Amino acid sequence: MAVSEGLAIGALARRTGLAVSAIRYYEAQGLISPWRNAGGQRRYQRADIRRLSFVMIAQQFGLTLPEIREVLSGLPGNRTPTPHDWKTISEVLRTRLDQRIDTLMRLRDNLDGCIGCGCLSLPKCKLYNPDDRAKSLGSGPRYLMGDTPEG
Amino acid sequence: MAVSEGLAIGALARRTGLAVSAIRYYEAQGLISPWRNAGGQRRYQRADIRRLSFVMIAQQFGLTLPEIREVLSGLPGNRTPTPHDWKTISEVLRTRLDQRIDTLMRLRDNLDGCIGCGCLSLPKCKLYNPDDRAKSLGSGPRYLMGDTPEG
DNA sequence: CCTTGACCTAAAGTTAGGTTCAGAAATTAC
DNA sequence: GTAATTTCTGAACCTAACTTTAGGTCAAGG
Repeated sequence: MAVSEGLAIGALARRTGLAVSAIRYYEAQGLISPWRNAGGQRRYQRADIRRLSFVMIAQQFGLTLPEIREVLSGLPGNRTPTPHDWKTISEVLRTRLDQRIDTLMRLRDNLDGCIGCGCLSLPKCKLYNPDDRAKSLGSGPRYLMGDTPEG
Repeated sequence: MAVSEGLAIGALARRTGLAVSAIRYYEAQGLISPWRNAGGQRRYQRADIRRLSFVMIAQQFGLTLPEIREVLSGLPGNRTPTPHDWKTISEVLRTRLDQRIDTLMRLRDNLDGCIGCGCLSLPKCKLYNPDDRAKSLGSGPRYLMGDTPEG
């Protein structure tokens, strides 16, 4: 019952609501680094609960695990993160979120324009190749709603 | 050179910017239904250019292919969709988009609250289990930032 | 000591949304 | 009438983010 024996993976799973398998997966992705006890089992700090919670929140904001790892690298490695540390890296999320909201609102404006004119045609309608997740549609130009650029 | 021989899949691909493989995949998912010519090749109507464009726009709005199929089922099956038809189903997208923007803005407000108080702890901080994409985090309650419900 | 439950690793399976490949048949171009 | 393109099908492969499985090991209770 020595102090700071750390949390076992099952305890961490219960505290965060994550699956044990997910926590091991995050370790493989470099998001969390437990130490091992004499028997080879993973042991976690209490601060890791917060770390995983941050991972979950960041995922809701649409960050990928590599991106989250990048953001987390802003935390101090040599000591337990303070509230101020968390505040600092949360601001990265805030920026991301602002951008996403902005993009979606522009998308909405464009859709409104298209509904308004009833044409749904391009290039008048700006719903083509928005810069949001253009990559998610593959690369190269896209000509939407039936009109090629030349008409 | 008879009229209405329809578009070959390659032509449709060039008009939409989609890959031929993607168009065939969408057919397998029930998003588009070409007919076949004497030789067994797919032939498309010009209206299908618009249909696929709608698919691409809807994807940017975060709809899954099954959801898009559902929305497209609102189009008339027996005739070429009119601008009014497109306007009608576009309003479904508008609603979806409004919801997403709303969710993200609430998420931002919550994050602001957490940054403001510097605590990042729950249940004070509302960044837990937001209704946005809860399913994307798996099922069941999640207790974030280090606090179990009972304290 | 012995059992039960938690934990270990590595590999394979899962879902979404596609892409790539192989080999054959249809179309188009010259 | 060839040659070059396109298209066809079905199956395998791809990424992200995990889960599941198989076969064993560790830890805690009685």
